[in-house]
Amino acid sequence: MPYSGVSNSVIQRLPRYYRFLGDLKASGISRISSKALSERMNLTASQIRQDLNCFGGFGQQGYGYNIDVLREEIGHILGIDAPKKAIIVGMGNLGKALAQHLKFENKGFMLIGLFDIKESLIGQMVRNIPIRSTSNLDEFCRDNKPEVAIITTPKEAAQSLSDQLVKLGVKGFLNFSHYDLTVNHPEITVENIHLGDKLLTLSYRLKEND
Amino acid sequence: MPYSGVSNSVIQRLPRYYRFLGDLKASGISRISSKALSERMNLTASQIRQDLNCFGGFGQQGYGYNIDVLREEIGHILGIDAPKKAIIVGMGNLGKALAQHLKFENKGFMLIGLFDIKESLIGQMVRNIPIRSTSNLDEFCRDNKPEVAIITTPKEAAQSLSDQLVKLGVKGFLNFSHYDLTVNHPEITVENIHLGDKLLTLSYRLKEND
DNA sequence: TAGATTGTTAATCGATTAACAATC
DNA sequence: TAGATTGTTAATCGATTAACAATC
Repeated sequence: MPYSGVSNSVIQRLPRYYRFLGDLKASGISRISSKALSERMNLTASQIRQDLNCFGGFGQQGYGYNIDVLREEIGHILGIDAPKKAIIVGMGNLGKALAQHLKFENKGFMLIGLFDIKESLIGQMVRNIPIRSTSNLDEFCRDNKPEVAIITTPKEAAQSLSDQLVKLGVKGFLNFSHYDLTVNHPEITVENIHLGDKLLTLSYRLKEND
Repeated sequence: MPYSGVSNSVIQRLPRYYRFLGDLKASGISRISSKALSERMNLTASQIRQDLNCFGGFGQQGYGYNIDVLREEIGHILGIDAPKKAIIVGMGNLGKALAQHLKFENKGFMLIGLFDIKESLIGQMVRNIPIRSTSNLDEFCRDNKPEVAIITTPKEAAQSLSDQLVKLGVKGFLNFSHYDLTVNHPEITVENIHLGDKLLTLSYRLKEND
């Protein structure tokens, strides 16, 4: 664990830095100051410098930051250069959308398997990967050892599924189901995404800004 | 704006309270103390009481909180009882997944329109709503006045689309595209959802917990 | 060199936690 | 009444911002 003790708030900002630096790189700019970046990102320059200095001094006085270098460094901090094998369980529309549109390769993951329980989906190809039956999950995991599972099943399926996957050695979950994965497996890494919650905050904010 | 000055952190916890209270209600329990709720939710009892008291005293000393009442109150705070008309623009797999699985009615929204630019999708029915051509967006919005748009298009489309929708009176966005909507419209309410960022934080945490 | 901008320490601000009197 | 638990104030903790010496 190389950078222990870095606060949650900082870590959650890292992917955003990485994204903005990617855009800057794409637009052909090669250097930027914390001030200029802060204006683009709607942060304070101070915060950016503080955040980055949790991991090292990537800038140069009087010059700013080299965009390529900084982006690479943040990518490395995030673990993008250490590809992890991932599977998606639940290949309804959400699973398909994720398989097709998330750029796994650019984010430190290799998508190696897709699973669903529904007969009509099994055998379908998505991104050149066949959808397999969840009944083959045990065998597949023993053979291929995925470290990460993305759960897009209904709540009821998610519980037993996550227990099963943890037993099979899965270490991290991206959880779209309503089931609270952390309950039974405190030692496992989980990112929960509750899309419904976002609708509710939007509803609140609309009232607030009326 | 009835509860101005409530902090961001509190607001972002409200949907989660609402969810847990819904589960408790479904399991037939009728009252709960901040202590008991805190254990279920992995928070401190103190924080729960502080959070709720931003909006009013919904509990009773010596008794705790009535689950039905508290849930209703939070629902009201979130604006669930004031339905807002919403459309989805971009009916690829992600748009379809959201249309089919987000419980709009339970979250203060009415889904009234679906749009895509792709000929092959137009006319398809999802949840009894036809997918319309984005070329009909102007007319549809003038006739139906949606207040909220969910954007699931590629980045390139999102920019002009959001300008167009703001002109047509849309007040809030749920934005899944990589385009940063707030840039051009600071007065508009936006919830950004960057699914890719979640993969990156998961990647970081996996390394951290190895 | 002079100007710019970092890295870093100190000051401020806000959010969380603890404590306890009020009261059901 | 006695026990439980809230609402709320005070204390603590952490995160953000400001300031500035170091230095490219």
